[in-house]
Amino acid sequence: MVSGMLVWERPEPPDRPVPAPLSRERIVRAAIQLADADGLDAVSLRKVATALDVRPMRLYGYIASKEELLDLMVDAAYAEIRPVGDGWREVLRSLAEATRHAAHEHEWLADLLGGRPQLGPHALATGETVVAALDGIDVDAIMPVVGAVNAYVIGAVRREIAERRAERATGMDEKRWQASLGPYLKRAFATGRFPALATVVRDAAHLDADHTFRMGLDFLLDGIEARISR
Amino acid sequence: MVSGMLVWERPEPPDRPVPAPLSRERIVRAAIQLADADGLDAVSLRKVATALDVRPMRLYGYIASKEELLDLMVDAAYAEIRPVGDGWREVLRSLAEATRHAAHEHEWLADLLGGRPQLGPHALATGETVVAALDGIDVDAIMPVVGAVNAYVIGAVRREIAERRAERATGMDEKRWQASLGPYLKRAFATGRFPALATVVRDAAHLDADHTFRMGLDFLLDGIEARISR
DNA sequence: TACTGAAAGATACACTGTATCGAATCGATG
DNA sequence: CATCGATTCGATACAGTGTATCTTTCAGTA
Repeated sequence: MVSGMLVWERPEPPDRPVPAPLSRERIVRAAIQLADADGLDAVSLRKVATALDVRPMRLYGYIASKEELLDLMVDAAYAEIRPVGDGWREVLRSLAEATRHAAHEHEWLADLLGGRPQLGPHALATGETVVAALDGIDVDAIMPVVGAVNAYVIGAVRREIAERRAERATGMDEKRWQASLGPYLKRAFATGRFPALATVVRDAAHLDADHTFRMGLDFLLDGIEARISR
Repeated sequence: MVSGMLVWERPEPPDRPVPAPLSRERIVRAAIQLADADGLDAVSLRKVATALDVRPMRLYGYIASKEELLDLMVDAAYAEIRPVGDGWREVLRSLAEATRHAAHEHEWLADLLGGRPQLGPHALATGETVVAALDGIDVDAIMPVVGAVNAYVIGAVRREIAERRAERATGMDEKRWQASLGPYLKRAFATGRFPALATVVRDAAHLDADHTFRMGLDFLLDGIEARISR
């Protein structure tokens, strides 16, 4: 018996999210939500299952391992990376900026990018768009060029996100960051073992993340342009 | 009583590695050994402790968390990254090659590079060497230039190691790799959704990893050279 | 209706990083 | 020298992980 009350007085059970038919898409969406909110460490099969009102082992009907789930997450992120523009240079720049933008919205992407070969449909579609925009170029140069831009973006985005996290970890604002890391570096430089580094850190203008990213990207695109039109 | 035998007949106990005084260096060396042998997932505080004939919690006298251990591992790897050469271009190229070389010897480095800011003494020393070699250059350009090269290296190395692992996972040799991934891509291309990609994969020369890395690096260094001497 | 196959899910296992707390050690003091 | 207090150390415990296994359930067929 459910309770002492008669049916008439007893409230209906709270309508749990009806165990909607599962799908990879729903699973991946739930995982991404968790990762967006609390980082990649917050993505566990148990938590994903709970979010979907399902028992953990159920997920193994849709994925073979957690790694596959991460692959699906990355491919879902690639769905948002849609390079546009006229000419190879604009498209490559757009690819870079769009990837960076995606990593800003999904910081966990920085942890995953480049970690495994990306062969999902959306990643392939992104590749297709980019390669199609380079059709004037020597066919043997296309993959190296795209690969180089991708490599730069992956590395740059990783470092940028890593720095952002470190700042956040020391207390959210730049003041505390300076107060926490500054002294350490001060002491390190005070040893006199890193004179050149100390000079640069002291004297050079400190570019913000946007400019730093674009500057490195310009180096690369300039170099590509020089080799391509030769 | 230890056993029924008299001392005289009883063999001495096998000389366990004497619980030598612990140190960060010993801990890190043990962790690196594990990671070199079986990958980063094989590095657990319990396994490291066991390798040192010590109980796990003992390690927390030397490190505050596993993350710190990973930081120490990366810094230890930086000790092997010693760029050399005459002139900024050679030194930057050397930095890139040395980093790549280190990641080849310690594949786990690819998982860690760029994941957190590197401020250990060896990483700073590497930075010092590089920055010192760029002293002719506009001080405001130095950090962006070094950062761009580092970003490229991190991304390129990650992708290279990821590919290497994927190949290994399908059965060690290139034949099986072609047999496993080839058909998948064949089918993907057969859908006609990636015509440009398919054309390039079919027609282009496939560079080996060394050439691919150097080609991308040359793009970048060329672009840097153009901006610097201006 | 009985039986068989497949699907679903609870349970279990081996392992993780690390908080906690009791025991042991050591220095200082009566 | 004895005793006490503080400090260090490490065994135990906890809450979590990915996933193998095995039991249960149920649909479809004979």
